[in-house]
Amino acid sequence: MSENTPHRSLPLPTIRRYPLYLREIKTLIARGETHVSSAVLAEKLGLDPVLARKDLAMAGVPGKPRRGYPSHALEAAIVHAIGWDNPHCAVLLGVGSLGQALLGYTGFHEYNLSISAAFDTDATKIGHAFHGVTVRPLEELDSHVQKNSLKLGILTVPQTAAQECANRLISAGILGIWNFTPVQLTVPETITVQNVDLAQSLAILSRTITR
Amino acid sequence: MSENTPHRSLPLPTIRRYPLYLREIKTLIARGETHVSSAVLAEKLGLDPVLARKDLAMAGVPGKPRRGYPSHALEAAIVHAIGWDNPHCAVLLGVGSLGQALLGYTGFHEYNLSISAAFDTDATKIGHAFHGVTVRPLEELDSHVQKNSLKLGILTVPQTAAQECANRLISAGILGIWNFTPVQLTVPETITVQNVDLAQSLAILSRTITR
DNA sequence: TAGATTGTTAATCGATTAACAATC
DNA sequence: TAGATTGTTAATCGATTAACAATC
Repeated sequence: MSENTPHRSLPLPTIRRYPLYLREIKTLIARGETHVSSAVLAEKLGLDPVLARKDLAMAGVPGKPRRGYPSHALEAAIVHAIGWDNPHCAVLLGVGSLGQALLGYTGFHEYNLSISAAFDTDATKIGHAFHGVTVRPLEELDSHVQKNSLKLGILTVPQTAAQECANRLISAGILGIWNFTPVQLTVPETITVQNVDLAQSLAILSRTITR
Repeated sequence: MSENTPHRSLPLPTIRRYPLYLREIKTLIARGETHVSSAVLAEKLGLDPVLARKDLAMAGVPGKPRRGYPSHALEAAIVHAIGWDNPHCAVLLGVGSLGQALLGYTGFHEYNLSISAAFDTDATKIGHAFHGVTVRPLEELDSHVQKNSLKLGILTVPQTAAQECANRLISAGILGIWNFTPVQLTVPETITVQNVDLAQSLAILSRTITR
């Protein structure tokens, strides 16, 4: 098909690669490049050029033979495909060491993401601000999520509280959960969960360095 | 093949799932279960039972029909397959906010991993200890890695320093790099890199919550 | 024994890669 | 025009799923 509209459904591997393309495209734009070719991007990312071409084609911006893809339009299309063109707010549950680190992470604004509120059950933390975000009692989660129509929850609670907190996020109206706990969450089909599990990548590393 | 020996090469998806199985197996062992079935593990992890059976079979521990796999032997085999049965030391490069968070993370010992030293170029940090690990000047990296035969490097430096620091790790003798920077590293084939890139999982979440 | 569960072989599926046509 | 690059269709590959035999 030769339509210009981006596809409704994209392969998950493609979506996961989009942020990688995006960084390279931004670098090239900063250098003044008006067009970028799939070959150049593939080379920088260590991908097969055909794979890059397919990925880019799915963004819906037609490229021009001999010139490549218009860099600004391609950037915009990829940003749009991964929903980074309009700002998102997230709530964070669990202000332990990891939660605090995420609250202090300054890089999220690059993805148009900000953490609008943090919640915890620890009375000694409530009311205290970490990196400018005040910790609130978990009881206020529902009203905060609903009042601001928030759709994303970041889960950095202890393992024992993970499923219970996920349930609360879901019943509050959250659609996506960024799960930093090692707990396998049980959620309805309509909820998207992305697990960030260091053990999984470490397994690959420790296996290879031991042989 | 019906040999007992674990395979030399395992599919990467299988290796990535091993830590997940491991957690469930440990839980079941803690409950006193002497045997675990692939069906139970699959159910807990939301996987197809056949997939679990294949994954477990590759660990090399034969299961018994009607009973399942002997839990302790299976645990040991998986731990061995991912190299978690003997302790690893890693060096960490870049003691910024993320580096400090990782230094303070107490969960690595579960994977038999410890961070033996941290390096930075910032003179105000050198000599200072973070969570019990003293920051050393980058010049000492080589001798420390070689003296202790270290194989794993954790990269938490600023983007601009990432490739240069990776090069130093490699020339010091490191075999695996846990790359927490968003830089696409160029390394020899013999070096294993695992990228931890929050943008990639966020892309999936932000895409789904915007439609 | 009967039946649950493992183990194995074949089929399916999706993603990647290859081949080649289209086009600026 | 010639040729580099995109776009598309077909082939390959690897992982997952299905079907069924083996076994305690």
